Amino acid sequence: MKVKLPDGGIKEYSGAVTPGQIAKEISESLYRNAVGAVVNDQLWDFERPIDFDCELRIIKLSDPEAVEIYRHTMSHIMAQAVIRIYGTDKVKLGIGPTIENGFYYDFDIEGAKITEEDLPKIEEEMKNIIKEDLKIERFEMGKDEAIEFMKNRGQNYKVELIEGIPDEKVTFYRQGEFIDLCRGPHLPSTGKVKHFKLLSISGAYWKGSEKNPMLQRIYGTAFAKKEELDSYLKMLEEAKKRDHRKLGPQLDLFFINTEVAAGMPIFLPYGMAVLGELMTLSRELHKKYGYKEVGTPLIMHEKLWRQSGHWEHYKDNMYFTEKEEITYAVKPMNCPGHILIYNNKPVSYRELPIRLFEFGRVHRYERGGVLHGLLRVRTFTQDDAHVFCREDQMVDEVSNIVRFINELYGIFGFSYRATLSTMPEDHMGEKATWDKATEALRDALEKMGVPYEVAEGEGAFYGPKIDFHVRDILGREWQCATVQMDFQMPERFELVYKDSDGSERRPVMIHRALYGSIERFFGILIEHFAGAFPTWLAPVQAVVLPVSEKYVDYAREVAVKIDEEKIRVELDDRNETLGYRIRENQMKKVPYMIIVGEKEKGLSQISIRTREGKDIQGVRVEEFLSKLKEEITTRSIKSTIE
RNA sequence: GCCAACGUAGCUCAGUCGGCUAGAGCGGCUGACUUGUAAUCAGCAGGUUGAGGGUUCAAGUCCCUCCGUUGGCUCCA
Repeated sequence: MKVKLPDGGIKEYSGAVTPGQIAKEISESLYRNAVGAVVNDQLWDFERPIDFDCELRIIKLSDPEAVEIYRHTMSHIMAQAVIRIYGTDKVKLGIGPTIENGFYYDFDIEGAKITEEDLPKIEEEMKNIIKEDLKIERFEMGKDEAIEFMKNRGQNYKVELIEGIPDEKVTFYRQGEFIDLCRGPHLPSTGKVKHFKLLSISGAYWKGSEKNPMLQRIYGTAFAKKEELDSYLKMLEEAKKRDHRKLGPQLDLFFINTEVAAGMPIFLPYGMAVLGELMTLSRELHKKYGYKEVGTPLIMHEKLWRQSGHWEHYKDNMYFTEKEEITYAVKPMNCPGHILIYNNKPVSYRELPIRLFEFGRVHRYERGGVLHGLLRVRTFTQDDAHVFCREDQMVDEVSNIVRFINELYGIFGFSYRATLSTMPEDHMGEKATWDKATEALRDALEKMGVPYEVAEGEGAFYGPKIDFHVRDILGREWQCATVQMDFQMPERFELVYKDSDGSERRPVMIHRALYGSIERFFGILIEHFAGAFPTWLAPVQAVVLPVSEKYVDYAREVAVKIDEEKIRVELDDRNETLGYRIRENQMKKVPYMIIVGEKEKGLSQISIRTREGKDIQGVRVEEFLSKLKEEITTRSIKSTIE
């Protein structure tokens, strides 16, 4: 039996061997730092025997693959602690997987409910288990035996899980008195990773279905090094500080009146200034990329929505209004409106592609529990467009959109991740059509050199799509842009164009939004920039501060000059000390403070204090203005005045 | 909708075991000060303690219902 190592070396064994033994042969320190192995691309337990030819790589605690292993083990340690505290006959276990930044475990605890206050207690017990450094052992059991085993222990959820496993045998892991059904792999012992924190508690339906009982879920996270845990916790704290729901009202951008308009943010003048800039940018680029802006009604006759299929598929999320016994729907999407425009006149193949764009205000009913600041709302404005084109134009059109996205996101300094979602089980239309459209999306991505992942079966039922997830400065991802192919709408509305040979043909329809929702994008920007917007976006771009009352006239003069250049400027001549006003404007994150007093007035100059705290003295107003204008018109992310 | 926590002045928060007229800082208003790079000083106003019901001699505090928020679940054309 041959084992090939990453360095190309080959070790030969006559019988079964574990990664642990191999690691020990290589070096003692590797053995000590190892947590598992990758055997033929599969994660493998450190002490699980191998009895076949394979490629093997030892995973050290610091390797990326280790994360999954030790977090999974940590979830077992947590489950063990919970059982110790609440009693083995009281606790029924659900599932306990790793997730993006940590892990969770679901519990059904008889006669007790866990609250946040119980977390320290559970953490204590987890520390004990870690200290005990219990050996973690893997073993297999026949399915029937396993079911019997779990039945005896009253673990009905586990029984259900085992019944759902197709294999003949299932695997278990044991650490001390704790045994759990698990695919693994796990750490060799509970003492290997020490740095963890339990974060929160929530309810979670068994198997995610509302029909099933609700279990209690504990979320936690774990890291190999203390510094990593600390920096993750710090990131959470930083995210909390940047929370747009806090910064929004604080910076007078928007607020939400939950009594009369839950899920419907109210924008204040400063907030509208930012949204206005986002819209101006969007309009400029839409023009550049060949779109025509249109406007469609907020409410339209119910029959339109019956024809579009929304009535059937989306009614629960729609708002309605009625007058003179006619029911109107408040639009949840803009596509039917754009289709009316397409169908308004006969279309020739020469006119295609037709690209219709709208800042479409849509309303969608969302259940109360899901509303979240600007990110999950009941009304929002999409930078929505529909491209009607011939089949042979699909790749070019999608490429055009990708190019657009690159330019748009580049302005904010966002990188992104793209996912291509393919045909779901429940779909409409021919597989051949799906394949053609999916290929068009794929071709465009490849042509544009955009890396992407494929999400099999995740497409909308009416067509495949590409989603773009932007990554913000804290590394969090937000789904913004989406490009969706649609074969349903053209059918339902009998869209046609006259082809060169005189025949009538059906156009392809592409739905796409780039910001997604401008309000939501705004929310993301607030958090990304922590409220300190680049100058072009800042609600107030400069504020003029006279040192005292005596210089208010000069300050006003300066402010007028700035205002004449269409720069958003304010005069802060409140009867407060200079220090006080500086502090206030600093906290409002105004990019530039213009300070004028005796010195400046005499020389027709200004002093500038930047948001970063830099002090620049003796500048001519014109000089400042030309630099500031440059910074704004180029939409620079960084301050250029220093 | 479901699970859990929370809801006191515009904001951030205190309020003990149920016990006097519910407090503080910031903010606001008024006045003084006339200010040179992150908070000048003084005075004043501001509350149906989310709403409703209950227990009690007595409720911000305990119980119930509702509303809302937060973290999740669910949903998401």
